[in-house]
Amino acid sequence: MTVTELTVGQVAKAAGVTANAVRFYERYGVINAHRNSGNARRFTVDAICRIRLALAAQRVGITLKESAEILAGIPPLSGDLGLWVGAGEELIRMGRSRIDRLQATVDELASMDFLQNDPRA
Amino acid sequence: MTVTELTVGQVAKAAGVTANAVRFYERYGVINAHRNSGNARRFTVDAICRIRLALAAQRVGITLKESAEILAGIPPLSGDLGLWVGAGEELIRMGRSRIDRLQATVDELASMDFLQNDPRA
DNA sequence: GCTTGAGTTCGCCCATAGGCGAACTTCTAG
DNA sequence: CTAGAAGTTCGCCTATGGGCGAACTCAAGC
Repeated sequence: MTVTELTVGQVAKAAGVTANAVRFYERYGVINAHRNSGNARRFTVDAICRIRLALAAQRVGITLKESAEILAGIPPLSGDLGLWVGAGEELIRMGRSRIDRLQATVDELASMDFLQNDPRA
Repeated sequence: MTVTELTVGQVAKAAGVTANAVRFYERYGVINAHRNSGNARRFTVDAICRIRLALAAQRVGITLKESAEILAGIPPLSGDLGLWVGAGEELIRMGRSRIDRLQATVDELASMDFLQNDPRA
């Protein structure tokens, strides 16, 4: 089974982003690429996983950098689903703990009395 | 009891941000202020609530703009705790639904076989 | 009257997350 | 061979979320 090499365009389409974004992710270290003889980036399918996870994580306030750090624990070319799922779960835990902090802020707000002592009047 | 008027610096300290940030939030519409005779911003305590909520929401990927839209439903000078808690809960719901999408992405990943087989399928 | 502290506006700077066009190369097909 | 599609780098542009200094005003206290 040959490792299928993917081009920027193919990764972009599969991940639902633009080719520009894919290049940006590579520069940024979210995904890895090697170059072919003509200096064109070649990716493997794991790039798509990384991008998908990073995008979903972005939506819960996790930066690309943070995602990249977590994804760095997964070897390029990895087909080990356990690693991917583990990384995903870590991102989810991060997101949940942030939600918990938001919840705590709301709870704190709910117990504040200074809002009731009427301002005005 | 008079409406306690707060200065930029007081709000900043109470909300745990810089005075610069407070001015930014006002320009941005997250908080409201009126001006005194010397053109200085004067806030009420609700500005502190708005900032606290917006900051916590930011951490779960909710932008200041989104928070501002939700907070816009609360009248300035509001001492109605129900409104604040309701807005907080809406932000939490938003955050949770984003987490759910991240979870769905991970689940999808966990059921993908192309990582194991040859992607060229 | 003068200093001091806190406020004001203005404007430039930073990082994050890209978009977009220019100009050029490389690959593939006819 | 040649055209077109897709790749490359470079660099400027954008929005978001602020930081920071400059220069100025305002109110209070000595």
